[in-house]
Amino acid sequence: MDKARSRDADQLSLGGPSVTGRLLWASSGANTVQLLTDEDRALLAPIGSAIQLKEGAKIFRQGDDAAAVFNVIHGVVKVYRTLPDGTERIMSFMFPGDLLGLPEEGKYVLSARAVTAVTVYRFLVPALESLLRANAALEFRLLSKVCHELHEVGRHSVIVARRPGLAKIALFLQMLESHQPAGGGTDEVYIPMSRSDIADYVAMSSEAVSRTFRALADLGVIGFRDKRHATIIDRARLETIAAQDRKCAKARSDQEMGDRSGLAST
Amino acid sequence: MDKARSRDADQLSLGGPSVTGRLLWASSGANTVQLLTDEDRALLAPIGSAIQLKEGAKIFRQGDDAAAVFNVIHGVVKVYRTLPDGTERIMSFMFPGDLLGLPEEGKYVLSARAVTAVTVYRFLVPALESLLRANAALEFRLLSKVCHELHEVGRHSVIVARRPGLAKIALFLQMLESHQPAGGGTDEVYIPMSRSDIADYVAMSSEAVSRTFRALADLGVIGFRDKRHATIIDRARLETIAAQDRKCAKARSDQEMGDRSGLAST
DNA sequence: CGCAAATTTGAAAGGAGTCAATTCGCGTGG
DNA sequence: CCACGCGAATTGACTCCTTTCAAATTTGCG
Repeated sequence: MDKARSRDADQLSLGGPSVTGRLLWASSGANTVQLLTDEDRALLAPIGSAIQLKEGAKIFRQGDDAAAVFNVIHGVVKVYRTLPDGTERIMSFMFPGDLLGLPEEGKYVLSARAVTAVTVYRFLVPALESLLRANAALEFRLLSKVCHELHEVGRHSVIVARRPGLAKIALFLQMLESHQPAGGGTDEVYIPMSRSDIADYVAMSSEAVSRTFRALADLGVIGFRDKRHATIIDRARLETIAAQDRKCAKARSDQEMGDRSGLAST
Repeated sequence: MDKARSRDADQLSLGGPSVTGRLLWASSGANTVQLLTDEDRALLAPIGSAIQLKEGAKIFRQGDDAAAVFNVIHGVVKVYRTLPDGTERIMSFMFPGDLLGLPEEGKYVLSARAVTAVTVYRFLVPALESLLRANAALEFRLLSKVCHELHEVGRHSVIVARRPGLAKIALFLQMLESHQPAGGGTDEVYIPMSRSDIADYVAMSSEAVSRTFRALADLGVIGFRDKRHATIIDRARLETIAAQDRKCAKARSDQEMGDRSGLAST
């Protein structure tokens, strides 16, 4: 809770739009940085409006006319595609500093819904477009953001492609941790979304998600304070697990087999 | 072969850079359109250089300093990530009109290699950057392209997430067909990449790819003129197969069970 | 013509999905 | 304040599909 509050402070103290990511051509050292300059924010703030949404609120739906683009300031949003099948596949979770609602031919490509209580900035398309056309430098920073998002989606598809459930969940936890805003104090990861949302994100059944969390806990790699708070106990092992795509890690895990016979290798 | 030649004509007749995709906010009707204006091409051509590459040639490698961005004019390129595991996961195939090599903090995020003989335009970063900073309208069209690519990657991750191999391959074929340039004359799809490339793209073993192609052929959905030329025989059925994520299609396929007992539902 | 790589086929085993039952968490109402 | 009840989450048992390993066949090229 304390951590959550300090995160809010980090983001809200900016008092306006916030877009984080990585620059295209300059190296910043940090994991992600604020891409907008103070001037950018001064230009964006007046053409956008801050909106508060309750958990579960729909933001837009795939196929709708795209009237606005959104910028997450606080909370977590899921962006998903509804399959002909009826099920939904979550393409990405959006955290503070992310941009969502980029359309194609004026229509939203995906649906979006608040996973937690959320604050977003909404930018109407016409205003945003004219701002971009007049300001190539700002537009370039947004281009950087979209490229970064493109690469993030690529990382997601690596998660989805992994066969072993352990590796999927391990990667998912690493992804979550990389979005934990508080300054690296703890090894605890807050999990804002439901098990079924996780399942739709990593492409497994929700039962398998449960089992896998349990398996990681039994292995002593992570621990659970409660269902939504996991602690990373053995970071090195988590990385090993995340790295294995097939069954290759046998050689490695054999060393540890002695004390943890149960679920690792069977 | 004739078709391949006419495609070349389509692209090369433009005599310069070509970026195809969908506009962000205007609807064009067509599947994809040329995003660059004649003026754009006139500006881009002098700062880029056309390069011919043989099949299998490396274009860049993940982690390298990103000196240039590339634009595919002719042929097919695979863009892939090498996993710690050593295996490679193909993130996307790039066709004429695509852009590749967008870096993050000055480094390439992925590796790229020519799948067929290829012609690409190479743009050095400094020149491209100054052109963009001076021309917001051109930059906006490139932004549209990157957004379109973002959405394409999303579609790919839907393929990867499908459990049944039949659905993966069906979606893959549809994707391939959507990139066949000749004007919809035939139902034949040219498959430019190897089976193992397909496997790395859809996240299955190459053996499973083989078996699945065979299964589709046995079902009478597709036919093979040779290993690289497939014909779509029953388009409706292909779509049905592509749509099924779990085992739901039972109801549908039961109707057809009579004549095609083998591999559909078992 | 012959070798090497790619592709296909076969048989066996493991993991994840499905279905079904149980427990847990939490808001509601008595 | 406690009991109830609904949904989410977990657990268990079983089946099926994909992977894996191994071998045969084809393809392409020197």
